[in-house]
Amino acid sequence: MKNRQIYNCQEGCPIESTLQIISGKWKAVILYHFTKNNVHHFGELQRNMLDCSRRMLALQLKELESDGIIQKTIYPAMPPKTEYQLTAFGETLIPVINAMEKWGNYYNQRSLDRLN
Amino acid sequence: MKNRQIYNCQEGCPIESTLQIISGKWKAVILYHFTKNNVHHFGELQRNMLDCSRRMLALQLKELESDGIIQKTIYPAMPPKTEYQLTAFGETLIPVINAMEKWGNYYNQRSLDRLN
DNA sequence: CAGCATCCCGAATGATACTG
DNA sequence: CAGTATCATTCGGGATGCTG
Repeated sequence: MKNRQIYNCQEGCPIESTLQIISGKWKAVILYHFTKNNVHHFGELQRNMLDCSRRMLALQLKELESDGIIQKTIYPAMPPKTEYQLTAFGETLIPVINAMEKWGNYYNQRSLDRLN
Repeated sequence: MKNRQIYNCQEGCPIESTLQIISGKWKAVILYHFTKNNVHHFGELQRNMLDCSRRMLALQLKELESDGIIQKTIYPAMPPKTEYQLTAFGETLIPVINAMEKWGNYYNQRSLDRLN
């Protein structure tokens, strides 16, 4: 038996794999919205993420789509309408987002407490 | 400690808060090592993260330290020796890292399966 | 409305050398 | 060994305008 490391961050590091998918300035935030509602429209996401430019939102959605995390449905009409939703694969990410949400809430509360 | 990237979603968005602490190219990977072992040395972390430059490792450790996630102990000797470990606060992040690890392993396995 | 193309800047990171 | 200093470079992402 080889003396091999149980965990390594050289190749196949699970953290790096996860980061590969959900890093990017807005992806985790986008996915957070999907844990709250199954379906979203472009404009709606935009209104919920005012600091994310239209360009960035489009880019990040596109990458999430090409990674198989979300899928979009285009309704050919004028004006155009697009619906985004998590794929089954994308849903497997929910626990990660939930953990981030939970810790963020804890962190925010802790910060408030420290002001008093 | 200047020029840190700020992630803004909505006010008090928990995801934003979490990203503020663990985003950065290597922080989550560093924390991952801390979930496996309580104490780490600089050189040891470096050997486990060959793609992270010494400079980046030092930078990210410093930020994690100033955010209260890890603490370091310096043993004044020659050659110098420094130990890093999670603070109690830092330990609250473990579930987040664990969720990322779990998903990353799932993702890696899934990728392997798809090759066959 | 949703999204792409172009131009551009500055933060993030790398490379290299130096030090207690 | 465990960093820091300095310079160079990449690239994420902002601003704006155009289009189906």
